[in-house]
Amino acid sequence: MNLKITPVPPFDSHLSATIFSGGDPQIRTYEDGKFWQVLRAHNKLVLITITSSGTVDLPELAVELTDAISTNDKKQIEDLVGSLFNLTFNLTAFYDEVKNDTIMATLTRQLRGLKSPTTPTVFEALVDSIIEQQISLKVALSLERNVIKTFGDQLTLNGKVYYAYPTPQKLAFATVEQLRNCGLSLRKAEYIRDISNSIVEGKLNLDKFKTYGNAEEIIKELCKIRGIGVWTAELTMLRGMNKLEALPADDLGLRRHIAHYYCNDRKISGNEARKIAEKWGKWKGLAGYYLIIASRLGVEL
DNA sequence: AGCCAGGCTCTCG
DNA sequence: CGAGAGCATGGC
Repeated sequence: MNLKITPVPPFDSHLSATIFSGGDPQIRTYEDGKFWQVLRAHNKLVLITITSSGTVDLPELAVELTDAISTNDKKQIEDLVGSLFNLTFNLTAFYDEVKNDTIMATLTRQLRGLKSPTTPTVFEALVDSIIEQQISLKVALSLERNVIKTFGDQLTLNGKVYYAYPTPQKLAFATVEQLRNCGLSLRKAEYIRDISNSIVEGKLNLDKFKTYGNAEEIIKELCKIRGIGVWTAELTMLRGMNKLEALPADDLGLRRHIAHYYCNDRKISGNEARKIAEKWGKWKGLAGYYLIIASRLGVEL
């Protein structure tokens, strides 16, 4: 079964998917122009493979589903793919906003059509962000893989096994012991299990946060949850709710990237980072993402 | 070897 | 209150 999706231009599918290259082929990756991942449509698991069949200014995506699904599920898959790559967002508004910052303007010209990804669920962004607290990204990614392969539902196709991201139900019933075996600290194991429990018990509804008006309110509310500080809340918002205004200015990596493009690699404080980010208006988070990708690709001014 | 890495909580004083 | 220890693991 196949779907065609028309993203709002400009959209560079290759640039937008590069963040996923080098990923685990059993979970989610991008290679040779193909992106794939298991998605959950009303509790049915479907492997989707996305390829580009258009251009930056006339973009079109071909989505291949490994399974026939109902029209109802089809709609959900379309929505998920749309949010995965932020397809309905119009980048020109962002480019307009940063045009007075010559450095960011140059980067946006070089990375024109780059859209930031969103996780299929807020829960996924939250759990990943907790795992990534304090430790290096390399370590964090390996721990995330362990969690996904230990607790995620499997989908077997042509003898190959793929993993969906674990549901709150799966993680709520995980023992701290099992989570620690994935390499998590005792604390992080408790945070993740407790949050999953609250969701299963109906005490916590993460989707509700998306409806809040401004970033500050979302951050304030998320910070009430044990294990969530400002950094984790901001990251969750950026990656899981498609709210792109916040910038995790205290983030070490982001500060490095800002320092590289704005301060000749001189180490800068969170406040210095915040000051520079003021020029990015209501899309500070998206601008931060442009810096991350620019660094990865070795883009220079 | 030992310290640091995309933080946060808890415990002291 | 504020400062500081403790945490998991991989890389340098």
